[in-house]
Amino acid sequence: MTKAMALRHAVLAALLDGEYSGYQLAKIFNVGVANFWYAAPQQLYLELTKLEADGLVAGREVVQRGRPSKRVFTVTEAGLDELAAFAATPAKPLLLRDDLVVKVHAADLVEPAPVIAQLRERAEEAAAKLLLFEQTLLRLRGDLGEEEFLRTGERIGPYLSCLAGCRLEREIRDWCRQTARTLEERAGGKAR
Amino acid sequence: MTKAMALRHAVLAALLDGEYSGYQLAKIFNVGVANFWYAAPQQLYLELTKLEADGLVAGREVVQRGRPSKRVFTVTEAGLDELAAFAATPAKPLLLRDDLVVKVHAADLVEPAPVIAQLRERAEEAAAKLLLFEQTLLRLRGDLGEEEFLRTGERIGPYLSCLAGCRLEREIRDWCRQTARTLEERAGGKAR
DNA sequence: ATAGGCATGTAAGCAGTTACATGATTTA
DNA sequence: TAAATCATGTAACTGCTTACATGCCTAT
Repeated sequence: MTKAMALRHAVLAALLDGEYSGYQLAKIFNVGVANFWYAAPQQLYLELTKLEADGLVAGREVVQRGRPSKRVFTVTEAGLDELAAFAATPAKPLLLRDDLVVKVHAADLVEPAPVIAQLRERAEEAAAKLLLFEQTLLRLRGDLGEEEFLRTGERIGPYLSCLAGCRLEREIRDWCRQTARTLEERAGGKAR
Repeated sequence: MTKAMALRHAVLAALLDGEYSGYQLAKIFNVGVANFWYAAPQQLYLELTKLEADGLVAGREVVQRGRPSKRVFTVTEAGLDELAAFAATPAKPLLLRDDLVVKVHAADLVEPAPVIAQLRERAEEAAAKLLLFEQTLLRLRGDLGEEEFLRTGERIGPYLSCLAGCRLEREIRDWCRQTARTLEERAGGKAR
């Protein structure tokens, strides 16, 4: 019945980890949900409204003191069914789009300095994310070692997806650094 | 002046490597242009038309024997300027969206078998891409060793972006395999 | 013959981005 | 008192996807 609705399933999956408001989800999705999805806040509010209308999530008002009230959401039975159906559906190829690599691809024929600066910046961001993800891993597995946790832990889904995020960020960090160095050396050699 | 126009720059960058037709570009972009961008064929034809109208690429009819004629495109001076301006513009964060990781994130709460199958499949695809990319690297650097090529080679942009593709595919392959194994062992332990 | 690769598009629809809009509370 | 964080949306636009459409040539 439901065809693409790309975001839905990502939101449902994120809500498996706990009750979140649109605002909280926005922060999670801005970091990249352990790097498998990105979404702007506006889209999340919209999607949550739709998901609630379809009965896949249930909203609950939380009154806070000192802060505006918020609505937090939980996955319903129907939502779980939707996720199960989605998981059984053939996966489409991962979507990756990166400005920065396009720039590097053209790096020979344009001024390299700004590209190098962007590579450095991206490397720092990746390093920061990696740290964050590694802390998340520690938090998730508690006292257990990784192997043991993966064998015996109760909920390992988030751990596994976070592992993917770690791998990705580590590679981005290293590639950016290596590439920046390479371009810098060539620029230095030519300029002087 | 030109704001996002996401695809444009990716197409321009790809055309730096040589003259290509829409059809040829479609194949390149289906693999992922060394994995930094993906685009459907239809979009490419559209984008090429626009790029030509804007004078950023120049089309040339190529009559072939035994095959339909095709139009191949080259980046113009104006196109290079556009790319240069683009490279100097701050990069937006990379966009990554993957169904499969979403499914893994929810893997505890749904039937794991189809997810495991998809992981295996994806691992094979990644392994195939990795091979392809490694061959591309060899082709690009010719007789030279990597380090020497990166220091002295004439055009290293495509090499650097291909390195990014290699890193990515290698990690995807390994993560998929590891994750499939983990889920399988748990499923096996429970089922029997 | 027919399946598959080469070759190029149009049209409809939806997903996602950008810009606009509001308002309370805490911290600097 | 200004900036940052919390909190939630609407509206317009456009980029991208999906489906539809056509036709030639080669290899099996």
